[in-house]
Amino acid sequence: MKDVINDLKISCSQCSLGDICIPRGLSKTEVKTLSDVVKQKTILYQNEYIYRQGDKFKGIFAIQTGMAKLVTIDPNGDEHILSILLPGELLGFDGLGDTHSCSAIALNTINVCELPRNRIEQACHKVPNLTYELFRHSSDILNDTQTHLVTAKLSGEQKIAKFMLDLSNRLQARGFSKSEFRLPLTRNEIGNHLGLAIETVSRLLKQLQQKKLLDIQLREVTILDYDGLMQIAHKDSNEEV
Amino acid sequence: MKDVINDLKISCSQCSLGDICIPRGLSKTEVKTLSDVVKQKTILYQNEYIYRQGDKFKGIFAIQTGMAKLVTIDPNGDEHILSILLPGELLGFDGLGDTHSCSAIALNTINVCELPRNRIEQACHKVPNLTYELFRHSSDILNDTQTHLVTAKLSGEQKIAKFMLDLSNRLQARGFSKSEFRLPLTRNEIGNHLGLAIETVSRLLKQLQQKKLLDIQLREVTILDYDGLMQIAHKDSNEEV
DNA sequence: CAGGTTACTTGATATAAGTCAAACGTTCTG
DNA sequence: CAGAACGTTTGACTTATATCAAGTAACCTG
Repeated sequence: MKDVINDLKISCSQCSLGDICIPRGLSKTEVKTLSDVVKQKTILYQNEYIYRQGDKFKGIFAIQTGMAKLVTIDPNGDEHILSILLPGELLGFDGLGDTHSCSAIALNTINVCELPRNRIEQACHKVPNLTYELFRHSSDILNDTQTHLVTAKLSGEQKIAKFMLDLSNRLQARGFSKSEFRLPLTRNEIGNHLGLAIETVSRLLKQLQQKKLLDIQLREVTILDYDGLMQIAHKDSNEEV
Repeated sequence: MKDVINDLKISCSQCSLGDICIPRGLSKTEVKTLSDVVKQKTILYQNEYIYRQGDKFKGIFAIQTGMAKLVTIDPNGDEHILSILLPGELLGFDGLGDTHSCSAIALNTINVCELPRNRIEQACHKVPNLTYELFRHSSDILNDTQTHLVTAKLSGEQKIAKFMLDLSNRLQARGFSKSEFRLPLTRNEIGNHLGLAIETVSRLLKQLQQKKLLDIQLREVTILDYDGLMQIAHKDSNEEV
């Protein structure tokens, strides 16, 4: 029997995530060359690991479908969700030093593409612009992490508002609805990611709902008022409401 | 008159920061080649900019002497100190995407070395391992930023204890005293960096002083009890004291 | 579909840290 | 060296968020 998964494989050239994922910034011929090197579409189910904290650097991965989270365990043994990854987003840069400093875990059923460690040099040689593009992606991820650091100083309400707007924007950029989506995280995970207690997350979501800025039924979110959410996300703590 | 500054220039080969800075991981001959490409020792005084948020990517810099801070201004116009840079540490990776997402500012008189944007490709070509080493540095910086993210969830006392231990360790790795040093930041800047009010910083420092874990007179710090500080930094909020 | 498990909500209470206000010490400058 | 400017400390008070506790709703799984 032929491998069904294999039949479904989509090369980088055919993939709809071209302007977000690794192919970003590369010419059509370059992407074709890249396709031969990239290992396509490993399927993983919820809670399965793409790589684990402490693993030797495995390579650079790209989410093709589904979502994942980056998680690190601190010296106390406490887990921290560092980021949420959507289709087209790259991961693995945390391992370039030598070993992965965090784990990447599927939040639902996902397909991942892989540029394995031992083929990166070859790939960069064949596609000279790839080196530069990988640096750019790495820089983008650093900047996102720095933005999250800034978010960590905001009030709970601002954190939640920013989180929802950020998800909405990123989903839209990938062709999904920006106003209706299913949260990939439990309240507990949202709280962990944003540095809030689970009860606080619950209360703040209710509050935003009462203000008619969004609607949330368990995991199903509907954004109702972008401007309202942005006002909250950006309001200076000194300003009047 | 000959340029006095120029006379003082130290090439990468002679520099004591070889195992921390760009030369890390390169052979002696590679470092020699690198020396010809790296622009050495621009002197900058307190509050002067190495680069500015919004600047087109300038290049990768290394602090040779002195200290600097990475600062970003958020959409509200509020400043956030993202990191403190010590001798041998690299900066500029935030700009690889295209423009610098934060500013780098001298905290005192510093000497910086520069691998200018337009020479990076040439340098990586001449020294093939350099590309890999730059990726490693970039990954290290990402990991440090993620660690800071985790720190952002700790209590004020833990933040201060970690901050002091971190500085102490990094200073020691660079040949400075690990127990006595001059803080490069005001209380205000410490508070900004750690997400605490200036008054809280003042009170917490006093508290650590009363517990005989450290001594601080204005900017002059003496670490008195490493184990004590580490216990605070790592204690689980559930544990008994 | 019954019983258990997990996820979420809600209320009451405690507390760490922020804010406001004032005073004090240090450093700089003319 | 007097005065200003800046940085730091201290105290009183407020508040956002954590914690504790209990109950409800959703979702497995046999």
